[in-house]
Amino acid sequence: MAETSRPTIADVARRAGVSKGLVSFALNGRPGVSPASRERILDAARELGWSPSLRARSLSVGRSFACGLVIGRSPDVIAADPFFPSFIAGLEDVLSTSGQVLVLAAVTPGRHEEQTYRNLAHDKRVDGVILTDLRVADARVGLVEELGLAAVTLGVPDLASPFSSVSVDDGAGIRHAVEHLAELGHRDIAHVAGPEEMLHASRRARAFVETAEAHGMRGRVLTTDFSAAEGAAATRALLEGDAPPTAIVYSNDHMAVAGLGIAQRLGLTVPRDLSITGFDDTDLGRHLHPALTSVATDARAWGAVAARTLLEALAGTPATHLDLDEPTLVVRESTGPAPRRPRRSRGSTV
Amino acid sequence: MAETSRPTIADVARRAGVSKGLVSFALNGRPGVSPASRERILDAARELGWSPSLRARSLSVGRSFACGLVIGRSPDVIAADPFFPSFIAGLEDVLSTSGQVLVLAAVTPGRHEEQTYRNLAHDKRVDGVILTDLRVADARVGLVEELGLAAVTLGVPDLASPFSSVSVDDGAGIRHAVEHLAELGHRDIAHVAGPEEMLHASRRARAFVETAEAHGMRGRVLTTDFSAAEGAAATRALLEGDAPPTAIVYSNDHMAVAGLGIAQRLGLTVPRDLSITGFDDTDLGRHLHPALTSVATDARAWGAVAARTLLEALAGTPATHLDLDEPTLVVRESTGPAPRRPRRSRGSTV
DNA sequence: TTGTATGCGTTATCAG
DNA sequence: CTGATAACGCATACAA
Repeated sequence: MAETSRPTIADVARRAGVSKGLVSFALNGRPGVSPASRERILDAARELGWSPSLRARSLSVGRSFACGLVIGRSPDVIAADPFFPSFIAGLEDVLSTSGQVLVLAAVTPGRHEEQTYRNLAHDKRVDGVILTDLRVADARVGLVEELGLAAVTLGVPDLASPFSSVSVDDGAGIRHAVEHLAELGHRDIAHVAGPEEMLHASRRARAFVETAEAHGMRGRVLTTDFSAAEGAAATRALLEGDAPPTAIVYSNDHMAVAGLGIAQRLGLTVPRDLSITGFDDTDLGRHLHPALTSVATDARAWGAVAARTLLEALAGTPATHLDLDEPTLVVRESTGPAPRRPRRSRGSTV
Repeated sequence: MAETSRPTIADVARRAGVSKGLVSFALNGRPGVSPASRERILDAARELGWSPSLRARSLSVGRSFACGLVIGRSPDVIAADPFFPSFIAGLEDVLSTSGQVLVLAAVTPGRHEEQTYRNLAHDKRVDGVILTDLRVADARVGLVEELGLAAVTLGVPDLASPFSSVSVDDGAGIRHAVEHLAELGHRDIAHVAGPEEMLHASRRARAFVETAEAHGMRGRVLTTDFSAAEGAAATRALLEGDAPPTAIVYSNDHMAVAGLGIAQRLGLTVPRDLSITGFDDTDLGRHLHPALTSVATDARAWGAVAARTLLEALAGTPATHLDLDEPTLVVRESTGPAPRRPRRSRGSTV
């Protein structure tokens, strides 16, 4: 019963009476092996229960059969974001059925990030990477190219990129939210946005401004770092200012929940006094009181497509671009008709 | 500028005028190399900018320099749980400074899980694994041992284990919560628990029952799957039943938030009519209205210690057990004095 | 103290 | 067309 070491191609070769090289050719189904030899080799391999050593394979073909995901956010922000778990599940759906493995690196943003990519490339720990949270003039695109890694980007970078990309039109999601509010009679709305240097955050903000404008609504934008704390602060600034908006469109659910908390704290009733929409359609949102109206994207599908695209790139397919289904707006209880007359501001204290 | 292939020990050997074997000895600081040769070899390596090929090293020493984390929960439940991002950040804190890498596998619970461990071991993709979410009579302990992987468990398994473990006394966290409620005058409280087969969930439930009993309180326990949906359902059952409790202790923040939603939906004011405590101290909790009283654990520290312990196990240190700091109770606004007289039940509808 | 041979699977090169 | 050989990159047991 002792765990004897695995059979190698040398064992198979000996048993079949041929050389190691020929065994490799036969096992990989390559031409140049006589039918008789091939059968003998395959039989020998089966009898010995041979399977290739991934490490030896990895050494000789120069691939690691692994893909990398470097998440450059603070743990707090990741923890609040339902995107990554679902996205990673989608990646796994594809990678695990392709004999690939996911190498995950969580880094605090900044210098560490570049070093992480360099280390992954230097040690050839991954064959390719998935680039998420694209930033304005994102240095990672050039870096990864220079390092000789394959890659796929989530969304199209704002500078030339040699990599395939997979996009979700989150602008459309915001558009749906704003149009929903327009139909409810809102004329003065605000957007609590993510960091301007994040491409998807600024895309959402732009869609907000454009759609509000198209419907003749006033549309203010406040920028945050995507955290609940800054989402709460932005909400407070909005609601305590003169002429507060009658609806707020948040760039993620996390801030929307914090904003809801602030509104309630200020004595407002949602959606009677203020309408609120989130983004992500967190599981939690539907259990709040009021349940959160939110933009839903299919992060898991996104992950699966991203993984598939990366594997194709590794197989030599030229760079392409894919668009996934548009996000949908899930209307629940946090949005309602615009209040008839503007609330008096500064009407309540904490 | 062409990316010329990296120097190998053969290059170093040639330059130093010695054999490959001796180079390896010198570079690894092993005895049996004359000072003169050693210096010549080190100089040559420095001049050539040599660094070892991880893959070749991996092949020859039979290690992968990677650790694995297999998460066996549905993406929804992971997404809601702030534990993993923080825990993973803690793992990275240690692994990244040790030249190790984290291989992450997200599997839907069930058969897939075992196969994932088998694959990781068969391909020797990881040297060791971190076992989280320990279950009653957890088959993974024996499986991982049989597969010849090193491991560290989060908490002590309920059956013999050859592995080191790192524990946080979450029972103490629940105790703090219950004692807090006792001081506030509550006499009839409930616990919305996680699955009985999960060791930490049942540990929390046991601590709840014991502490309630010790303080002469009535203490009911309802079991869920840790999801917001079941947390909400349990809360509804509690509040709509006869003689509802005056406080509910939840086994995670996610269910606590959902429970808060239900309470508000039923017309209750928290904490006037009902006190609520969570577990995890999610960032979101402090931004709710009312802000959530919750048990805080240091998941990041837990991850760091778990990684360090696993690395020690890989280095041959015999199995040990470590206890981390007790969780603390962060008192916010969702807990208050017990209502004077019991509310009338069935007093409101949705 | 130092050199040599072996192990892994793949593949370029060479021999029949 | 079929098949053998050697090299790859490192560590290490063994020989000298």
